[in-house]
Amino acid sequence: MADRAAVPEVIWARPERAGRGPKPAFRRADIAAAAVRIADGGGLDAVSMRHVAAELGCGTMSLYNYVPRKEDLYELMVDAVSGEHEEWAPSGDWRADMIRVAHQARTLMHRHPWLPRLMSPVYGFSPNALRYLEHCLACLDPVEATYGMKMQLVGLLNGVVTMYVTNELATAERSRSLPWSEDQENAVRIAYLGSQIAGGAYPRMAAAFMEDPGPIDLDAVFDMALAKVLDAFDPERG
Amino acid sequence: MADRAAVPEVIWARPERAGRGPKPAFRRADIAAAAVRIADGGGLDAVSMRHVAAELGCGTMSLYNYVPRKEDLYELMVDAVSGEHEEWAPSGDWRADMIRVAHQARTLMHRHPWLPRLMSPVYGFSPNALRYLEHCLACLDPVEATYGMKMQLVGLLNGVVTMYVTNELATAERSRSLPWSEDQENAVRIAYLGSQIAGGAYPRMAAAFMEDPGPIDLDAVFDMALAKVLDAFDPERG
DNA sequence: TCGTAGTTACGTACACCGTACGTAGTGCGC
DNA sequence: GCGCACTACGTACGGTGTACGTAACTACGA
Repeated sequence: MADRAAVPEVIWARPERAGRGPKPAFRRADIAAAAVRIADGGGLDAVSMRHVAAELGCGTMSLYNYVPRKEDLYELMVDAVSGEHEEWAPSGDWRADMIRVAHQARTLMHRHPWLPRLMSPVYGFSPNALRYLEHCLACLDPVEATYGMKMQLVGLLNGVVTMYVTNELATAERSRSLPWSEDQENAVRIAYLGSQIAGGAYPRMAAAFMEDPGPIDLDAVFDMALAKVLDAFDPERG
Repeated sequence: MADRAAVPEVIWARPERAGRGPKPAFRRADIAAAAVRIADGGGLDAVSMRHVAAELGCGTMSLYNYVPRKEDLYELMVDAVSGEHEEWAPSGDWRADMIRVAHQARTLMHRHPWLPRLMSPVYGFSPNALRYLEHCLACLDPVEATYGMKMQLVGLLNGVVTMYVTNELATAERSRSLPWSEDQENAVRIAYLGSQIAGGAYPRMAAAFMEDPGPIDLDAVFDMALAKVLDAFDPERG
């Protein structure tokens, strides 16, 4: 029987093919792809071991030959979509390169709306995560700073992107598990907010909603925040 | 029988005490406190309807008289701990005030490590969230900017705090659901990282880990990121 | 070459989850 | 004081992750 002891391991250190026994029916990439397909279509909550196994056409428990815990399935998923990051030869303009990186990350998260929820530094060791990080560092070669500082910049940038997309998707993803529509929910919340503001207890919020800047351009908001963060790290500024 | 139809509603708009019938055994605050107690002690995954009901000493299904869905229980929890935010008269130095706000938020999230996972703009309508936001805006009164811009600053700041604490807590919270210790897991991951770096495929990451800046001071890292974000929004800079 | 150990495959079973629904009892509004 | 909205809560259903046992299969050591 296989060793089922609770021994710490990273899934990437485990060989895809063991020496003995019949040859595995799937590769890790197949499993990750199936899980990603399900998550893209039905949301992260639709990703269950039974569901993924069914998508692959095998028994539920067979999955556990490839993935010791469901957590590891998540790790496979994050790595799989991290592989969609396009890389390029650094242009020499680190600011432009970082903006491109950030835009790409945002696009990726919009394509896979479950990604922000799974973003975690503990997944930063996967093969594609390492490639991505190395690429970011390469883009930052022109910057005069320690690698520690560069890592912080990359981390902060990724975090800001994750956060913005999380907020952009919040109501949409929430409505997936709700028995009524996103618009209905929003209307009710706005109505409640209005009633609270009308009480006069929140004068500045009232003023804020009086401003009425028209429809919000999420792309512009994102670009502005991005620019500000890059400004803050620009060594050529005060 | 009560109306069980799937009608959109905000829990805050529902009156605590209905006109008819026996008087409720609990207040919303009791329920929120019980859930927070459980989450603080056993992690967010320990918060189940059965568990919370047991903590309160009532039947599981009785909870649904107060909280239509589990999601709403989460909303109660976030509001409850948001009430722990201390408020003060703005000092006139908006930068100092925002730093204090950020530090307080970080402390709060360390006290309730499940908070970052529940942070969502859709919970921004709760009573205590509104009070918090109004207080932030009050601290920003000295700043010459539109309320829209101020809201963005507050949002970005909260997001950055959330993100940093999420990362700070990531391995600790993860180890809660793992059958081995955090240190063991870290050791295995670092070992794997070392083996990958030794391959020579990631020269910059190798260099980064050669730098060896000694033990990382998380507080200092946080403060630096915070300062940079505030710099980015400072109208007195370039 | 052959036995055997290690592997794959997977059905069954268990504990737990959110919650739909039915029923009984309570007390306010008419 | 009647009726009804509300509280309370037991039961039950369909889902979850996964421990464990068993059967089939293959590469290696003898």
